[in-house]
Amino acid sequence: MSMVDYETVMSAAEQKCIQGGIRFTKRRKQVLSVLIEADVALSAYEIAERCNAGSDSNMPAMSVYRILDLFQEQNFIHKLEIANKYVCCAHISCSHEHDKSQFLICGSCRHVEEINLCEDAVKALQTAASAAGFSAISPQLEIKGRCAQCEQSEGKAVTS
Amino acid sequence: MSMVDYETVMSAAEQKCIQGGIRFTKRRKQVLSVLIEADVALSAYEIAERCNAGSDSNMPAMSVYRILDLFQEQNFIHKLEIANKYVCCAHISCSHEHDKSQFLICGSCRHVEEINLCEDAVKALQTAASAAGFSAISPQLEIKGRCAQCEQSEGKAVTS
DNA sequence: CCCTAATTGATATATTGTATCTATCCCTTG
DNA sequence: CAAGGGATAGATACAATATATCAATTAGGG
Repeated sequence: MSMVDYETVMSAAEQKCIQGGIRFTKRRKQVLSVLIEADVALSAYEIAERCNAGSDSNMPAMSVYRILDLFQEQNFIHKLEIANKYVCCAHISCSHEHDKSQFLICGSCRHVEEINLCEDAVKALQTAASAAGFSAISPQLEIKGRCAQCEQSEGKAVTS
Repeated sequence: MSMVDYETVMSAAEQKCIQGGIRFTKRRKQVLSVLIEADVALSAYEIAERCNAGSDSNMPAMSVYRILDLFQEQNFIHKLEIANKYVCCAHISCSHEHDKSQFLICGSCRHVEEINLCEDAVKALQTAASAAGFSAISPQLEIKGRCAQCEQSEGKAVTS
């Protein structure tokens, strides 16, 4: 995301790869660069396109998927499953455990906003979840709504 | 869902179609039947398969998609976007505005549980959302976690 | 330097979903 | 009751997202 320093994030990612015993290869750098510089969530194929834009690089979409999987394991990125798109984690360069991440996703235009829920709300979610036998609820929450712009331009209700 | 009475739901759906000026055709009845009788969330193609199981019916997947769209507009069903699957709304036959629906989805096995969040938690979500310019937040919330069974069998952390 | 494991390349295919055009059904109106 | 017309369904093509698999290559550690 554009509000974080590119170099800081890249070198933090590199350090975490080294600590985790994996390589921070050229391909992986390309993918992470694209996600850091993007100001919107991107699909895997969009990431591949951006990797290849105006260069001799030929990043196959299949490699992007592999790298995205790895980055999710490393908590470098989040997958927004409602939108089938990926965003850079805002806390790659934090050493502490990172905050809960909540994403608002517009059901009409797929615009994404990251918000911070109060602890109480998150706890209420987790309590309800564990009552239903679910544990290890993901700190990431995706909430489908309708952004101000779409709400204004259409006035239709969210259907699902 | 199997906890509701089949006939009650079907006739309620029929009434709502009539009131809404749309037809409750054979195809639509087939799709709704399958969803009422299913005890799990189904993909569009799984619905088509079940419509066609052991019969002369030939439900094309494309028709299923059309009917699912219609049913979502009518609030007969919910789409679980995290799982790309569909479930029957538990409140088709209610005349009152139906409750908020929250679905827990296991990130490993895709098992789905429906829960009820307390009002306060839902309000907190909506407050945070409107602060970010989002209105008309969907009453449906999808929460990815890890069901007890998967948690026990693997012990791995949820990654995203 | 070579062996091995990690990484990437390449290809095929599965899954989910949309677009479009035609045909059919069934309600309304005359 | 017959015709007109909108709603519904059929049929086909294709786009978008994702997984599987096996071979080739690269890069570190002994």
